[in-house]
Amino acid sequence: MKPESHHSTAYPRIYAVVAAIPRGKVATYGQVAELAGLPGRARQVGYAMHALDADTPIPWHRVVNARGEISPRTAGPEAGTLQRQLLETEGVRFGVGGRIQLDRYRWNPAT
DNA sequence: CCACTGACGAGTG
DNA sequence: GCACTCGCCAGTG
Repeated sequence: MKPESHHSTAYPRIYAVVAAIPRGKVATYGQVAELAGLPGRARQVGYAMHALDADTPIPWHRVVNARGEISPRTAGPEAGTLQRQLLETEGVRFGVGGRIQLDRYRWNPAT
């Protein structure tokens, strides 16, 4: 074993959870964090998403914020527009205000 | 080491 | 429901 591995490698765990979100469903950053064994660290999930390559197989677009919205990027609206497009292609409907009804589309891993 | 930032979120008013 | 504060912590300068 490597005794020096204390500086977290949480990204793989986060990506594993995101990869498990079914098509047409969404999960919140906080939900992903909790499922990855990192309760209260929703922010790190966002950080992990930001670190993904453009051609990643990870379905990053299925992760939205706790209000059911696509989180605004500092970099610009481009990624957000793509995210919404990808979700709509999977059948996820957006209401006025760019809101998704979480009670309807949220992924429930228990089922 | 310190200050600041940021794909977040619960709590408060 | 909105605006704000505070906690969270990796990355950057």
